[in-house]
Amino acid sequence: MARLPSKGRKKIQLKRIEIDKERAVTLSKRRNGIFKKAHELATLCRIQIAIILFSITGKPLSFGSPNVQSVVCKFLDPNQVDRQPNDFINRAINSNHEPKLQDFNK
Amino acid sequence: MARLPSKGRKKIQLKRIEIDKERAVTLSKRRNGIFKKAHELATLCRIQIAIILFSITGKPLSFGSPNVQSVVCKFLDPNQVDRQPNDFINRAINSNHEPKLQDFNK
DNA sequence: TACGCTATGCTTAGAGA
DNA sequence: CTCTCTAAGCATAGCGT
Repeated sequence: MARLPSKGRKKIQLKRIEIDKERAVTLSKRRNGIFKKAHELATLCRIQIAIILFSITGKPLSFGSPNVQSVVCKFLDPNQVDRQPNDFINRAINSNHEPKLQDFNK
Repeated sequence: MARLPSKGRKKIQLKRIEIDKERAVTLSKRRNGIFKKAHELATLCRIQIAIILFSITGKPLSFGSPNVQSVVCKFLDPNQVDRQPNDFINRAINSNHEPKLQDFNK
């Protein structure tokens, strides 16, 4: 117990956290935060959303509303038309329905 | 100008926003917020992350670090092994590497 | 790894342009 | 749709457990 006055949030730099444990804790906390935000957004606006990420150890983690598969599949094949798998994959790779991706990725 | 004192944030209910315009504005604001959070997380923890969502009008919007395709492809095929396309698709559909999805989706 | 705590930084509802 | 502005709700760094 006996809490020191130096608690509370501090500003952090937007760059890779070098301390392994600290980075893992931040990932865990923020991952939950983003998933929560996504759930809120899906609820408030009734939209479909999916988030896929890989943890520091390479473990895949995801969130989807209503579920990851339906959103990803719809994204890969917006017309929901059955087609040849090779074409399916290629269209996914070459899809250009990402109007703002470039901006966000700088 | 001449601003009234009644500004500032109010608490909102976690349910679908019924007013069309308000829902669209909230989606726009929060979408930007989530994409920013994802970018921060990718930077702070140096992980791969992708977000896919469909706007109210059904328009696909996405964010990815380093890009959506690589994350989705890695998610669909974690072993990065070339295989028959049909098997590729089926494995994606039936993938079960979503340990916490159920919890978040309630 | 997760959880509890709390001061603070961050996000955003609401209103206007 | 985007942007600004403010106040206040919310997320979270840093710490301990």
